[in-house]
Amino acid sequence: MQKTSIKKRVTLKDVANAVGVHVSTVSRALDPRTRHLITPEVAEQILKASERLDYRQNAAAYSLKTNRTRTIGVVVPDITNPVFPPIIRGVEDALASRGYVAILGNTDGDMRRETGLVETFRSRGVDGLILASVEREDAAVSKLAAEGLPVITVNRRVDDSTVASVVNDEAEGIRRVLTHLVSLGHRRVANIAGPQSLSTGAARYAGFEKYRGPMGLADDPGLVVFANAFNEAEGERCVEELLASGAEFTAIVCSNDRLAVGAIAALSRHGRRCPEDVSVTGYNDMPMVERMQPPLTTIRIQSNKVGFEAGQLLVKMIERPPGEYEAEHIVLPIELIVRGSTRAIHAPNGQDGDTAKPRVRPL
Amino acid sequence: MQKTSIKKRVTLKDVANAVGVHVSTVSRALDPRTRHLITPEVAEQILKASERLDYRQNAAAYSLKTNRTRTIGVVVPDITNPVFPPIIRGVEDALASRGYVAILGNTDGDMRRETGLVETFRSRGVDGLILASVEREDAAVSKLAAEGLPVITVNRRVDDSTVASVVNDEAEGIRRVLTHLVSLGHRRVANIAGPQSLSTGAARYAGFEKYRGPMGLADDPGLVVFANAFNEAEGERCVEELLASGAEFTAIVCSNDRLAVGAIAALSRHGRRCPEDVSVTGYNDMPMVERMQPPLTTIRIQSNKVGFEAGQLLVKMIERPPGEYEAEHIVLPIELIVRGSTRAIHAPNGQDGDTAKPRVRPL
DNA sequence: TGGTTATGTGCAAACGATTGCACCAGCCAC
DNA sequence: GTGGCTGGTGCAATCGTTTGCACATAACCA
Repeated sequence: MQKTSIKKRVTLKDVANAVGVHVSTVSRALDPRTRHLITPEVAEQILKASERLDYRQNAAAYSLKTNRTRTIGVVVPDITNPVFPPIIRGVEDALASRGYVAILGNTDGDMRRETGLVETFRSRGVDGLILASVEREDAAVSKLAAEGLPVITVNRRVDDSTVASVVNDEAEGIRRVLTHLVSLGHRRVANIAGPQSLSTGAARYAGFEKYRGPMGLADDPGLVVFANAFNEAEGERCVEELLASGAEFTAIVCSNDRLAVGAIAALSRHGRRCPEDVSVTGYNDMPMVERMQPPLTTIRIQSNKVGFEAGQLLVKMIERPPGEYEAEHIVLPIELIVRGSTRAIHAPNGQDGDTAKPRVRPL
Repeated sequence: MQKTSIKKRVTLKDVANAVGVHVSTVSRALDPRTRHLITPEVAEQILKASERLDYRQNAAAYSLKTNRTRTIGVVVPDITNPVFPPIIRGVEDALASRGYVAILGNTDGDMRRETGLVETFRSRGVDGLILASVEREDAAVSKLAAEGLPVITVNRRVDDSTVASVVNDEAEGIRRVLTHLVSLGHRRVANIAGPQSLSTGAARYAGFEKYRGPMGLADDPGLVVFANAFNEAEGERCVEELLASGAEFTAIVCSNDRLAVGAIAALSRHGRRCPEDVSVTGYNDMPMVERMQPPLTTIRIQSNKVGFEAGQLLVKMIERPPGEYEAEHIVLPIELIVRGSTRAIHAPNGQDGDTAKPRVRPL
């Protein structure tokens, strides 16, 4: 009825028959951790035979018996957002080398979808979870971790420190940006802060508030405006708001690149050119921002490495006995990338030029 | 030893005990396709109880028994390439609504890694495969399909038409681009063609060759140069080659956006401005190209839909009896997006201006 | 009323692996 | 020479489902 080539899959039993031993012996010979129980010659025969017959373990049977799937769930807000693919790629690279695979889900920032996805993943018996979608307050996540399921948040973290995380050094990123702007002579620096329900938004804003005083920047509250989401439209809206308020500024620190992109667009619509009139900085160094006009000065995060570390750490958590309850928190260093969207302030009222060697790069 | 809250997972047996029936009855009541075998009242009790106890099917046991995993493998060259995330997203949206999930793998264009990934996926018993990484010649893929494993190629296709595919209307895309350029007065149009080992590269190049004569374009072979990969560096290299050859052209049709980005950079390095001196077109309309300077005129493909259709079609193939061997091929329409990188030719030798209403948009 | 036919449920055998335990050699030591 | 080890292998239970089959009970019709 079908093509004759319906090759049934080779099982342990087939290998056992071929060699003339019991399946349990084959099972032990094939697992490096139990191979020492078997006479070396027999083990070798088994290896050879399983190779020859092209045996591959039935993942379902393995899972059913051991309750482990070598599968982990990865939840992101939206894979279409350029920030996430490199992270996911890092995760997968880390997992692949250990024999794990990832299944992926998108939440679109909807917390109900997040819980739904986590449900689905648990039903499929994932060995662990990597969450890039969490908000700071997320009781559900804490509960998962408390129940003993290995969980890591990546890029973001929850306020509960019992949940392991791999993130970037946000405060340091903002510090570098501010140092850079100060060195260019800027003193009135505005901030388009990200959503404060997300740890990235909150940490970057906290960094801004922490450092701007000590660095000699104006700490006018009117210089800060909060975006409701990390996207271009909110960047534009925030600039409108800033301009409407009449605040004076020569630079804007944006909580991420997409806000910066929107900000520059809105500025130019209002006749304020970047970087001539206003310097703008981003955060993340996502793809293509170096090709924009002007190329964006930003903070480069090690997206790939963030994912890779998370993958590695998760596997470590999965494979060690569940005794050790200390949640690890990894913070990766960032890098300031200076491009065309920041420039030395043109002496405004004659009050400076002193501070900085203006590192302006030609177009 | 552990927290007391190690809640064992609820099984069919638990539900059966709670209701006072046999597990097989529960199994049947829970599956909509067999529910009619059960007395409605009993079925309802079972539904209620399974709800109350929060029963979730053990995916491993289900797979072991039925040999179906409700998992499909998705293979892409590199998720970090902005072309692929929307496609993947589309696939996942289609799958999620049917209870399937995707596991993902990256090949980095390496065919050996592709076969390795396919091996891994098969060992995990995927119900089907979606391949975005195929080259035109790929015997392995044909063999998979022939063996009865549902396989679809997406965005690209293999030359063997027995393998189902979902792609874009490449020839039409190129035709639109050429029509647009002709309407702007261009007659000497160069082509940076993509890798001819990929169906996209080949189909777009074929479109160029097919239409340029009939449209009255110069069909000088020196106007075509082949990129070895779809990336910015190759775009730059190809422009160098074009310039070095002394070819004359007023526009360049690039086989994809990344080639176009590289091309524009290389042109500007040689003092040729886009669009003033040379018009440039891309293909794909990937994220951010509208924010570039100049914003890129390009062909918009329905990435998300391509993925969605592929996901739907694959599930259809999986769930229908394996009798029907007709491989479907879906071709989706594209759209021309006119932006700033194309402009009417400035009357070169006084020989025209006749043809076109030059639809130049202000910066 | 008796024999057939539906109809609903239970039984038990798979699916393919892992793993505690039992067994049986052979070896050493007393 | 006997008792105790030890190292290698087989036995069989088990994980949680699905599903062909057997078996009741009820329903039907002549």
